[in-house]
Amino acid sequence: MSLPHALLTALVEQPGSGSELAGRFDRSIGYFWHATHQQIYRELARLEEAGWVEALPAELGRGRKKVYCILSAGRDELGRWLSESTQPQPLRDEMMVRLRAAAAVGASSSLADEVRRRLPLHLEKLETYRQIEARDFSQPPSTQAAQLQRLVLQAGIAYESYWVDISRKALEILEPPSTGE
Amino acid sequence: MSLPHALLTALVEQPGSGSELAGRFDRSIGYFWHATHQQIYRELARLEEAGWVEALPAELGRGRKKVYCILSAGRDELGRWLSESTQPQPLRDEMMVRLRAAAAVGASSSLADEVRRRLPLHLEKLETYRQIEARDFSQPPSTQAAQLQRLVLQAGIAYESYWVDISRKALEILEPPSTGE
DNA sequence: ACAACCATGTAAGTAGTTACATGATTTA
DNA sequence: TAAATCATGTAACTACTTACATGGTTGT
Repeated sequence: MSLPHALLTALVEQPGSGSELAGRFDRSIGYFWHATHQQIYRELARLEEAGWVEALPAELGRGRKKVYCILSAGRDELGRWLSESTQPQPLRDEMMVRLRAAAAVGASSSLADEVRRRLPLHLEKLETYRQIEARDFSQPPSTQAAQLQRLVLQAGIAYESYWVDISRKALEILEPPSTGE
Repeated sequence: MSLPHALLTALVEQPGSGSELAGRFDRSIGYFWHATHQQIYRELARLEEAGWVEALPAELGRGRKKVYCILSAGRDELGRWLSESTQPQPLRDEMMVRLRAAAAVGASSSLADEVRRRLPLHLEKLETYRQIEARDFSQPPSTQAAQLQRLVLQAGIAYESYWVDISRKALEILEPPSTGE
């Protein structure tokens, strides 16, 4: 479970409120670890209780922004977590199960429709990542931090390219030689 | 959530008991949708209650094998599910969060250790998939079902290759120019 | 002042994990 | 006949999702 540490990382980069963090999760960190705003608020409360972050005492009351800052204990925790050992997460993807199911019971034309519908979504995300890379890394990065950030972005690019490739191959199988339906 | 349909797919291919299915999940379907035996037993009970599978009335009593067979309602359900529309699952990987965290707080040498430790695991799995492909698809598959099975296997190969590549690039950043720790 | 929206949060339910329990079968 | 193992299951917990609620702010 990486949500607390994803939030700590985001707060190291920049303090922020729950809604600001939710926005960042839709744009950058969330490309690699998605979270809803409910998860984020709950987790921020836990992080505060653990003494890893603190809420700046801005305006009070419900419905007012609460900006969180990372504390040194939070940085320490992030460092500790970085040194933990974990297993590679096994691939878990519904589309793979669907393709195997189609192999078992026969492909329906609607599965081809579904793959065709999803292909442009992957192409769009790929384009987004490529634009970010062109914008932020037009020069080869020199610091280790920038190199790591670029690596993560390149991993996103490779991941979407992977899906574009699989989708196209799936369509070749599901579509053209009038074998569908 | 794909577990019930992963199980239905497995039972279309071949009837089996909970423990046999758990074994298959460790070998084939589970490469793409992992499940523990507890999940499998619970889900099989649900599938039976839904009328999608039935337990063959073999030996009774606790501790005896209970072989499940798919029913026609189960096949229908699988077909219905194949035509459902779903969103692409966003990438969610802990290592990506770690790499970003390392960019934010500075890389520790133990993160390089961790990447180095995981690289051979990906290489092994890659080798396993390639052996399965060489064994099962020495001839180009002719049926659509076999083509789909091969596609899924190739997706597994591409996925592990992706991780091998990321791991090596991460090590180049984390390791050599004496920037670690 | 009323509507629309924003930020925070609660509640309930589902999926998945980890630890443990029980009966049957096999093996020493 | 005792120990080890196998097959099935229960219990408790954590993570995540979906739907909804509440108070504050902003625009008309």
